[in-house]
Amino acid sequence: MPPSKEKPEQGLPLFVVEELKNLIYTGQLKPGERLNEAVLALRMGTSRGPVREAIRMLTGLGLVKAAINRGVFVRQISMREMLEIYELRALMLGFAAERATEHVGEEHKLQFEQLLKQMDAACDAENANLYYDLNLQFHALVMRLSHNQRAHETYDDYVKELHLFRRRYFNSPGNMRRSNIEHRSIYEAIVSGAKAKAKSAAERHVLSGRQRLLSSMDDAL
Amino acid sequence: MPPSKEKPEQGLPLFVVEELKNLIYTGQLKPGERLNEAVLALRMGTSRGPVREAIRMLTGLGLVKAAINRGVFVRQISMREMLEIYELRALMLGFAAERATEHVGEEHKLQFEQLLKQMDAACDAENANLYYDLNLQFHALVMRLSHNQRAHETYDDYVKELHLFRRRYFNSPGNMRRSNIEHRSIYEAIVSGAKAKAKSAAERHVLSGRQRLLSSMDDAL
DNA sequence: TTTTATATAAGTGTCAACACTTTTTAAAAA
DNA sequence: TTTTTAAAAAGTGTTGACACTTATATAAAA
Repeated sequence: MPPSKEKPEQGLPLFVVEELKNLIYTGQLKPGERLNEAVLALRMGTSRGPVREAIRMLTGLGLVKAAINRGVFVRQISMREMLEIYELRALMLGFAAERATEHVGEEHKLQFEQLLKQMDAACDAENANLYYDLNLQFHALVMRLSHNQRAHETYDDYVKELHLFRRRYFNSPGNMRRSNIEHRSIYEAIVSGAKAKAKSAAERHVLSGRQRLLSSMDDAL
Repeated sequence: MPPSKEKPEQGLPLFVVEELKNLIYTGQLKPGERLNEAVLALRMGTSRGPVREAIRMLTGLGLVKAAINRGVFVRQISMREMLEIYELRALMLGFAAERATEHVGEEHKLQFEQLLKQMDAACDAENANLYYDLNLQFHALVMRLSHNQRAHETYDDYVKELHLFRRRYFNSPGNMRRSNIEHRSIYEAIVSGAKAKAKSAAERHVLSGRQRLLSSMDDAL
């Protein structure tokens, strides 16, 4: 990416924050790596001040960790943290799925069915990137139907954090198929108004995802 | 508070962050109020730089909101947000109570019983401050027994945020008594290993607290 | 050759000055 | 008196300079 880009209407530090988030989430800045203020300032076309402020925002967001006089580093997520976050993510999606039974309407059913169909197609095409994207949309729809905006935001944060743990989330075609079967059971529970079933199906789905991740990590050893 | 205080080994901005948190949580900086950089810098005995960085951290933490060229303001929590946070707080405590059944030991039982007894005493003495404090300890113990550190931290954040909504959390003696009865039923469910009961009791407890808050707000009208 | 001490470089921490924007105040016009 | 306009004040945004700390490279001693 060239050093210049469209400059901000919402303030320089905010602009830098977005740039840094990109660098981190795209893996150009890897976990454990140091953020060099001078280099970043040059790259963003500003002085160190705004960069420092942006970095402070990121520490508040928990994306980086600071060590006095030694710089700030992209956060490294431990296995333990990863497991904990998955537990809470399961809790959140379960909560949302249960609530969704109360707020789902005809228009949403259509969206659900369309997403499920598209994900099936992505499985057939073995298009992992497309599946990943549709998968996010499916989860977002469930979270939106919780009618709890904060829960939605928290869920998104969890997903991003986990993304940090394993940047390249590689899904085998088999995993995608299994995943989408779970999606369908969540959807069916929601539209049929089966609260407890929707909740447990959603929780299990996230925990299954965790298991799939762990297995693929074992394979890599 | 005098302008000088013990200075930090962990960095000036971090020190300022703690000071600002105090000012906000003690209500010396009220929701909606602007944070004046120059004034704060003078008060903290530094220049504006570190103050700005501290403020950026707080925006990352969601404690303040920034408006370009107009300053940053202590976050105001809407009724809707408050209700949403209570829902999630209930979810968290329910989760923790369920997990606590698996991790509670003899030493914890002792702590629980002591806390319950002290809270009863606080009720008799009609000491709301003491009760508030013990109440926090009780909840912290439950959260600790979840063996999910992240959940614990999140729960604490929720409590602080809600604190922001209503600084002076005024509890009538009757409320305190009812609250502690609920505590006891949570405790008993946990030690008896009744997962579902522990979970629902904990959830109901938080939601009852919310109801008590709402009622006391109606009274104030 | 390895270890230790020293000098150098690189990087973070802090500050004061200045540019720019918004708000407030005061004056002029309606 | 009310509204509009202009000047002043207050406050945020940004920068470059300098102090201080940590890491790196170099040279001396073992």
